[in-house]
Parts: sequence; C-alpha cells; structure tokens
Amino acid sequence: MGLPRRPQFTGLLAMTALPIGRKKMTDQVRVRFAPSPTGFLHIGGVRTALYNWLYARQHGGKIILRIEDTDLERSTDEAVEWILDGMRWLHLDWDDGPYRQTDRFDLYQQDIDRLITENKAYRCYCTPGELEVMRKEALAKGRPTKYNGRCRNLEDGARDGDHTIRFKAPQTGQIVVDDMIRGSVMFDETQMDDLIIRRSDGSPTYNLTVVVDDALMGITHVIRGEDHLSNTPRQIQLYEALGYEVPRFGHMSLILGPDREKLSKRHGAAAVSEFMEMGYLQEAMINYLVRLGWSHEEQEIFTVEQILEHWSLDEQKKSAAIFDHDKLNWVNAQWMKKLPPEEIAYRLAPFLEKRELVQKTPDREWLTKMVLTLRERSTTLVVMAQKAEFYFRELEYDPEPAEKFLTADVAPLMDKVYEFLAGQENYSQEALHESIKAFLETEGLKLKAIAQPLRIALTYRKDSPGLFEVMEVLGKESTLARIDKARKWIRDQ
RNA sequence: GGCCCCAUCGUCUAACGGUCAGGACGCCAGCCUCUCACGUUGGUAGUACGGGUUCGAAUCCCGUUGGGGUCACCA
Repeated sequence: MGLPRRPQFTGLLAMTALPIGRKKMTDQVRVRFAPSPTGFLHIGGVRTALYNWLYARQHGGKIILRIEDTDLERSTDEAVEWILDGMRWLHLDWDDGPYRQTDRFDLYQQDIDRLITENKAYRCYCTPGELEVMRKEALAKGRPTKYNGRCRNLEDGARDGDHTIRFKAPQTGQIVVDDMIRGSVMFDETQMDDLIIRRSDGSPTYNLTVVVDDALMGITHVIRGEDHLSNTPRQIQLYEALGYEVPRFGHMSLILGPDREKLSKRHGAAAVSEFMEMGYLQEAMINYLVRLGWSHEEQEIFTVEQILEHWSLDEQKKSAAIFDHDKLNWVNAQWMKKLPPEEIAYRLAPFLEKRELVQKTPDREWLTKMVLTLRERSTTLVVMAQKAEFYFRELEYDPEPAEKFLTADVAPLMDKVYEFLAGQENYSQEALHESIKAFLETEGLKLKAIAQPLRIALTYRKDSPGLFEVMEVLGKESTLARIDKARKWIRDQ
C-alpha cells in the first residue's frame, strides 16, 4: 500500500551520547558486542548489546560489532542478518565493524605460532574418541574432567598426523578477576584446563580468538553474560601468555525463564525477531530490558535519553532475573500511549498489511485517528491490528451479543437513530455526542438504551472503542450503511 | 560431582545498621463509564534457615539450604 516507509535504521541515537567522562584518546572506552551467528538473536544477547551500547555512549567511547563465526559448522550468513536486523530494530548502532573472525584467521595463527615457539602451547594428538573416554572415566571416578596432559610433554616429532593445539595452562597460583559487577572473584589455577586453541582442521577456537581480538581491537571493557565468568580466568591466562593487557570485565546476570533456567525457546519467545513480530515497540523492549536488574527511584518508564542519563553499570543487580511477559506487556502498553499516534500509525501499517486490511487506501491522518481510538486497549501492535479489523471490512456479527441486542424491539429505535444520523453533517465525535444525547433526550431515552445495539451494528462486536469515536472514524456513509445492515438483519430474523 | 555466581512480596525492584520493609507488574475489590479498556482508590503478598557481631541486622561475618552458571576439536 502507499504508506510512507521510512528507513528502519538511522544513526540518530548515536547523537544522544552524553559527553560525560570523555577522556583522552589513549584511554578511551572501547567495548564490543560479539555474538556468534549460530541461530536467532537471543533476548539475552540483546541485553548484552544494550549494556555495551549504553556504556560506550555514556563514556564517549566506541562500540565494536564483531561476529564470532569460528564455528564453521554452525555459523550461517542468515544468522548474521538476524543479528544486524535486531540491532537496527532496537536502534543499537555501532561505531566499527561488523568484523568477522573468519576474515582474521591469519591473525590468530600468528599468535598460536608464537605460543608454540615460546613453549606455551603444544600439539595434542588425542582423538575425540580418546578424550571422550578420559572424560567419562574422570566423571565416573567423580573428579575433575580436565585433560590428563598426555601430549603435554611429547618430544618434537614423536607423533604425527591430525592434531589440535592446546594451551599449556599455568597450574600454580591464583587468578583474580576484578569484575565491574561482581567484585573480585578468585580462581585457583589448578582448576585450569589445557584448552584447545586450534582445532584439528586448523580453525582457532573461541577462547583464543576473543582474547586476540579484544587485545588487537583495543577493547578496554568486556561486558557480557555471567555464563562467561568461568571462561574469564582461562582468558586472562592467555592474555598474559601473549603479553597483552588484560581488559576490565563485567559479568551481568542472566535472564531466566519462569522455571528459573536460562531463558530459551522452550519458554516461548526468546528471539528478538519474535518480539518484533508480536508487535512490541522497540522503546518498550529497551525499557523493559534495562529495568531487569536496575532501577532508578520509582520510575518505570524510561526513554533512551533518560536511561543514558541515569543508568550505571555498577548499579546493576547481581542476581538473575526472570523474564516476565506480563510486565513487558504493561510496559509496551505504556509506550503505545506515550508515542505520538502518528508514529504508532506508521508502525502499525505493516501489521495491517499482514492482515490484508489496507485496501481502503487509508491516509496517514485517518489512520492516526483510528489509532487514537484503539491505543488505550491495545497492548501490542498485533492486538491493535486485530482490533482494527472492523474499520476495514464487514464482518459477521458476533452471534451471542447479536442475538441479545439486535432484537425486534430495538428496531424502531434503530430506525429513529438512522434517520437522525442521516440528517447530521458534522461527524466529529464531539458534535455527534452532543447531538445524539440531545436527540435521545427528546425521545425520553438514555444512551444506554441504544448503545449496545449500535455497537454491534457498527463494530460487529460487543466490545469496542467509544461509539462516537467509531462513528467519526467510520464516517457518515459507513456509519449509515452499517446501521441499515443491522436493521435488515433484525428484520430477517 | 568439581569450580564459580546469586538469595527482600508469585515476578521486577527500593531501603548510609535505626523505615509501620517502599514502589511497579500480576491478582482481588470500589470508583469512573455507552461496552471493553484506560484512569483512579484501596487490598493481597516478602527479608530462605541457623548461628554470630552490635544497644540495635533485610543490611556486616560464618555456616546450612535453595537456585543458577560452567566444566566441548560451541561461543
């Protein structure tokens, strides 16, 4: 339909960055969002992106987008698109990237070579099958499942063939993670495993690539989910082995499902795209997500600008939060009313198209008026599109209320109302309200007497927006046609 | 199971060691009203347990319990 379509993504929000805490270029904040393109963009990933974005914008820093696609088996281009779409939908823009790790394999290889040369990594010839056996054995005996070090001190050339590269993890001492959210967390190096840093097919693995990239890209703050906390000491060992500066870490609590387990698809929606399709507003998603684990006074509804002004990473709660759809719905409903109706009309358009409801070529102004009648009773755009249906096409009467209200005894009254409305020219809701009230008074009647029958006639349902608003949006012609149709329906009964 | 993290209403969260433990969602009831909503008023409901420290503990310490995460040639 000829509805105006605006480019989905603008870099506009980048300009809302507060110039607070701006520092010299040398210690400028650099954060990154580094999703792996192995599926849909999880809502938890979105929250990570959001926190990084906020942190960068608050500190006048940069945010880098990096696609971690070293898992050649599971990574897809489609998933990369999903990530970008999600970021754009939420207006989370980035300053650099997207980089893809598959474009940077030679960089990782250089550092792997360096580790081998410096005797900080070694070739491991154990097969997946052998490793599996070792692991099962260890688990059965009830103790640590780490690699037994069989190939750790192999003579050069002692074995040949397929091999992985393992990092020789230091085994003495302790590692302290000074976490921005959790405070200091200590790990014992005896727990550290000799991680595989290069697969037998030559591709580097996650723990190596994150470290190399974060170091090379000058990342100063790593903000990510708590599920990465136990990876952190391993990564710190790698930073040190490679002689790179260790960044600051901040591990945010996870989002849980109602059963208190990590939120996933089986809890219902977990992908951004689903929320988009369910008709949630971008503003509401951001608002809801930021309130999960953080609060400011007794405020519930925040614009991005307000979040930027008040939010702070170190005020973030440490405990995991359960995703509450009811609360999201409420937040969304607030935003449905808060955004300008023209804006809602604009965003509603695709949902109307999906229901094939725009054949009437509605103009923007008309659509806005319609939105005004619907927004108080629509939690999402999908709900609004549903409720809008009667404006666009003729429907079957909802049988129960039709039988109850469209009865022979209201027929004469319907006739009178029809005649009266036929004589009216001003179909603004205010005028209609006044004139009909006055008219009914002369008839010695109350609005109540005719409200429900009229409602069924005009909207086919027993629940609807106010009658006068409906008439205004419908216009004189449709209003009369529908009342007439109801009169005939009554007669045919 | 090892290691790590966490713990205030059902849920999201407030509370410099001194508050009748506050707000929000949900739920219930009243009001508003042409229906449904919106709005509004009120109600329901919580410091996991046990020890300390202290004149005084939701708050600090220890333990228990509970929940979560993580232990891959995934990220």
